[in-house]
Amino acid sequence: MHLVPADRADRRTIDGHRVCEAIAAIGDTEHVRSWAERFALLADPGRLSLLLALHETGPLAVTDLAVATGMRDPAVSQALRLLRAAGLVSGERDGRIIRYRLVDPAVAEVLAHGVLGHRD
Amino acid sequence: MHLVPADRADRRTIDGHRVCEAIAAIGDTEHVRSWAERFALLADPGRLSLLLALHETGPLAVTDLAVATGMRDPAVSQALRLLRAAGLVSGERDGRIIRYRLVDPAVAEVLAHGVLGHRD
DNA sequence: TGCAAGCCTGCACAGCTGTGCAGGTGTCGG
DNA sequence: CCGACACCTGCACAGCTGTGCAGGCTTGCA
Repeated sequence: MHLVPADRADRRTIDGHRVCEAIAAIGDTEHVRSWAERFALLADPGRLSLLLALHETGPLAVTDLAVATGMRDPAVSQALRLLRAAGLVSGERDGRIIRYRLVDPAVAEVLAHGVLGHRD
Repeated sequence: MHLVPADRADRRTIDGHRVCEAIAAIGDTEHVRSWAERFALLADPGRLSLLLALHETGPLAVTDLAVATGMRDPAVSQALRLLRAAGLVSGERDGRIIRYRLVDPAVAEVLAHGVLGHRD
């Protein structure tokens, strides 16, 4: 296994074998970057609360989300815009109400196995 | 179920029942905040690469991590300091080498079920 | 048609965060 | 004892991010 890119091939290593294993574990750079962006969206208490509520409760309107999380409705709206742009949530119009739901299965799994799975 | 805190009890709601469900789903504010901080640490491509390498490969030295991730060693050092302060990784001295490993089981599970579980 | 409710946008501000560089500390081998 | 190596720290900079406020738009109901 010679997975070390040419631009760092001249650097010293302590255990070259494990370095190659680590490079294989990290995998594609794009994949890592895409997950880092996902985690960045989960890194805000407000957005995380919104996602938890949507994941467990199902379709919810902006106003109800604002009351449930204690945020103001412009903040909820702004947060949902980011989450929708990233494809994590999706909104469905019902009259003058828009109900949002969580549509990203990978994030749902992270919420289930991570946040909800480790609360004592 | 009357889970709506007093300071927002006078706000309009569309479906009061679901609001209470959502509040129950969100759970303790401290818990959410602690997970948001965890996700913030995963939200940087460099730190995420380090954690993936440590999770799959096991104990690794700073220099090897720098080569594997393409980062410079001060950046790796700085990242590991944050991760260590948060209790995600732990370092063990072996002469002039310090090998780090992932010690937070919740984060390990997120990496396994999230990042590593969803790469095509 | 008029009014209120639900949702969205723009703007300006403070605060944090990642990054690079230069240089310092401790440890091992000759 | 000295140099090389592994690792760490401080500082200063640019860039992003969350927040609040004021106000606008669309929809539904009386």
